[in-house]
Amino acid sequence: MARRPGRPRASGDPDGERDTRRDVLDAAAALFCTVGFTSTSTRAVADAAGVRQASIYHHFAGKDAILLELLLGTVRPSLELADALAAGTEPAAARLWTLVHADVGLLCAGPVNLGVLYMLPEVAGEQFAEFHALRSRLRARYSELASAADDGGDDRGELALGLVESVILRRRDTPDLDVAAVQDAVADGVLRLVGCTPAEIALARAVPVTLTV
Amino acid sequence: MARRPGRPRASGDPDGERDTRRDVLDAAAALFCTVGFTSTSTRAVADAAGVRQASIYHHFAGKDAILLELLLGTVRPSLELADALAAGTEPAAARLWTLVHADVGLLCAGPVNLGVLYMLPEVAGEQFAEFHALRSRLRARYSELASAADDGGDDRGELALGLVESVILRRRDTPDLDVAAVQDAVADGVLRLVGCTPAEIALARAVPVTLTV
DNA sequence: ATTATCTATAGATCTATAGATAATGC
DNA sequence: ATTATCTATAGATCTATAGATAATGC
Repeated sequence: MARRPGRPRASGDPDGERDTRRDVLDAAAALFCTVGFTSTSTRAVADAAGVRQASIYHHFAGKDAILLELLLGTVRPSLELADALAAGTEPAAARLWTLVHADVGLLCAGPVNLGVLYMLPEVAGEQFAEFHALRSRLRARYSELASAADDGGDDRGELALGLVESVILRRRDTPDLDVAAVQDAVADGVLRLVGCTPAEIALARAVPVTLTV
Repeated sequence: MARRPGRPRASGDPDGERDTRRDVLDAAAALFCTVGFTSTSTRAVADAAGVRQASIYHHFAGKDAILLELLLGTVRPSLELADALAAGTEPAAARLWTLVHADVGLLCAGPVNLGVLYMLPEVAGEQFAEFHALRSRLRARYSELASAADDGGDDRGELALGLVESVILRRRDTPDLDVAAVQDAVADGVLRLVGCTPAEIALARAVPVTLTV
């Protein structure tokens, strides 16, 4: 059915149905996260995606463009959720619990531990400014919710986001985490961290938070 | 005074007093942490150290050997402290507070954010097994102290170590942290995280912990 | 004509080794 | 003789571009 225009791939894809752009992104995600960015050659990405090395450049301006797209794809869903929750009317502790639970879920979702992309030293470069801007906004949302939920003076939002992101290294060391258990453990942990009592935590978990997305 | 044997460096070091091995380690530390491991060429390390590229190989078997030495140098002090504290007789909460306070201090110490070395994807390789073994023992110490200090059932040691190490990313994003404030904030935060009440935390901070190293 | 792929390659690396050179020390 | 450095380079990459080729679509 419906082959698309263009020369067919040399290997595989007999029906011309694969989305090359998607194949390249998936292959790059897996390699960048495990091997690293500079250590992964465009040749290695192409081999894993089932295309020739040069074909990558028809879809992406360069290696950097692939990484940027992957980075934006991971931070955007978190930020959208955080924005939606920041506008909510439920108690702050309940909204923070929901955000943490969902973010841990996102970090553990998918076959690839995409969160490790945040930690690549190469990401510090100017090319990835757009990603850093979004992450900054996410950090601000955490601080907002954390200070609304706690009573301590210092900025516990930084601690909260730090605890959430510690899941990234944990998943790397222990690939077969019990995701649901970690979600609960980290969400409860963040509430303890920002100063909630056990009773307040139980209450926060009991409040249904509706997302107006 | 006391020039040592061997051909002198082409550039600088007019008295032959510099420790080339140390210079290479320092230069590599700064570059590996900011630019990354694979992105840093041995040439770049040599330039920063003030020697020729090939001279590195007189002191190190290869690039990997430099990174391994840096990794071991950062995890050893933490582990020694954790071992000493695990053998202590003070209340577990007080010992955990002391460990966290000191580890955050170590992560913030020095001109280079050496903690980011843990996060380099290249470190996953077999070559660095010795480092991973030490880190495993450190993790076990955290779990020990955390479960002795808290009452919760799940392993809060993982959360505790995660919070401590979140300082690494925080230092990267905010280089000019108020170290003493962060040490207190994270140490208190870890105790809240493992389930201590504010009164218990105040008590833990008041107990003098002596290190029998 | 347009699109998507391919083959081939230029030019710029990068790691590690070979072997020369310039010190000290016996 | 030993040590520490140097110069020079082999051999293996790696990124991105140029231009050919094989599809579809008008």
